[in-house]
Amino acid sequence: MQIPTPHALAKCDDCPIRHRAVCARCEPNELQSLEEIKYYRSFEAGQTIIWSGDKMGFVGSVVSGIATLTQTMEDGRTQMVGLLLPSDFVGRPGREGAPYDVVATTDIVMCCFRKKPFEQMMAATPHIAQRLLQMTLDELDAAREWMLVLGRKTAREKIASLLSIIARRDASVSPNGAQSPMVFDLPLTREAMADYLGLTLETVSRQMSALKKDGVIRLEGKRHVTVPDMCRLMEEAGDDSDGGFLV
Amino acid sequence: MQIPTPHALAKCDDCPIRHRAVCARCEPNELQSLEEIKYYRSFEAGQTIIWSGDKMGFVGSVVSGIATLTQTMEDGRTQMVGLLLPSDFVGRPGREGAPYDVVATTDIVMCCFRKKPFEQMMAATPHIAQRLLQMTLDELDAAREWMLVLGRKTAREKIASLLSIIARRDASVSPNGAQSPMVFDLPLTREAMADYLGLTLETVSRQMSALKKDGVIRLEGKRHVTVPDMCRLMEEAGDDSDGGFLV
DNA sequence: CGAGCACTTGATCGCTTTCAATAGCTGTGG
DNA sequence: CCACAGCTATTGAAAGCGATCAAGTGCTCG
Repeated sequence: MQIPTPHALAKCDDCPIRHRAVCARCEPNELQSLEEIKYYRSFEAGQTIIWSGDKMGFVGSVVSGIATLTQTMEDGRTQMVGLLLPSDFVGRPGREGAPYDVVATTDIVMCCFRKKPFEQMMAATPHIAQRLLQMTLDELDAAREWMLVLGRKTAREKIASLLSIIARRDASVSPNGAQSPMVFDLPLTREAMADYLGLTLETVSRQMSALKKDGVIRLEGKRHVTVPDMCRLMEEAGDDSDGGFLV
Repeated sequence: MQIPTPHALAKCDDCPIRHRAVCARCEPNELQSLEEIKYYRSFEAGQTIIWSGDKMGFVGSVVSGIATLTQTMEDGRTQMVGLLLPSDFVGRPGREGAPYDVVATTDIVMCCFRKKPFEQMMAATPHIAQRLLQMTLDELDAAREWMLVLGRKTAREKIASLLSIIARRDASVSPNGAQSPMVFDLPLTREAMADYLGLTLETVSRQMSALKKDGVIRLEGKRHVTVPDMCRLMEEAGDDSDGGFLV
């Protein structure tokens, strides 16, 4: 169920993730080489992009939309282990099988490369490998932050942590940056939030209601969130209150 | 409190982690360049190697011994986010501050490089960057596996998971590999295990006793563990029972 | 209007935590 | 040699938090 991709995306120069993706450091000539082997794929919300255990023939970047990385136990318990936003990289050069399910949460467009040619490009183009290393180190940091959330925080703190992560990301993307109050749409269902945080969807719902009742957040509909005071939210998350979210 | 380092270690060719560390893919001439800028540091069990937030002037590899990466919240809750074994890399090229505490769990010897020269080496030596990328991707996989443990497994499953991880690692290092029964020493206190798994030390102790009572493990002293049946342990960990631990 | 879905809310259960006491081990000093 | 402190680990009892089971709400879409 591929969605035809707008032709406008075909030019790397106009690409919205040009400066943040794996190609961020490429020189014009390197970019052109990439341009020759790239292709776009689209997936609808809910579609599984890659099945855990399958052989992965391609790697790529999220151009628009959101996807999740999840692990599932035999009895059905599932844990989200990655949240893929525009510019994030999917796939692992130098390894055959996919270790996780990759699922499109919203409609999504990806900029893909067949694995072999990409690996060759990587070997020939240090700028790509350098950028990929940097991105992977950032992901590792994020994963470790997440481990603290999963291992040691209460349900309320977990919710506050997730909200502050999403708010911070929106701030770093949106043109007007980090203002108070902050407003955004949750890209995840209650169930997906639960899988992110190692909770049940009922607990997520309850804690969202509690944060709303206590004035930490405001809700319009189920997904539209307003944070009147970011510092307050950070405190609820159990993070260092000083310094704030501009790190 | 530096421990003087045996001179025997000075030669990369004789180095016990030569083929697994960040230098694994280096050619002889590249290795020689590294040899010129490397130096050894030793730390005693319990010593903090790097404090979270400090500026990090060096990077390096664990040569022998064990260290942990931990994050601590203001109120003292702590979560281990990394377990550093021989050949593992410490430090982050291209970033100033250290995001975690690094603590020596046992006496430890590290092969260090001042950060600047190492970064220059990295830029000039693709083999190092390639290897570091591969190692970082492996760590990321491990962190994500760990996230499933933290988010979705019961206390009993968590303990079983940790034991199977340690057993597997020992098997991959020891000459006779994976035999049943498997025997090893726990490199961690009950408290460190608790910090690893997001539990309290009392729960760790209780579940260790329970696994012992049920015959999944045998204990001599507090730290010496025998696993009569690895498959049984894997089942208790909630992992895929088939395929086993030779992946 | 009714089916289906995402979400909310309530009541109860049970696992893990918390608080507390005890055991076992090691090293120190009388 | 024994007493004692200090540490790690074990075990018990009680409390609390999040899970589970269950009902109900609000919305969209046919």
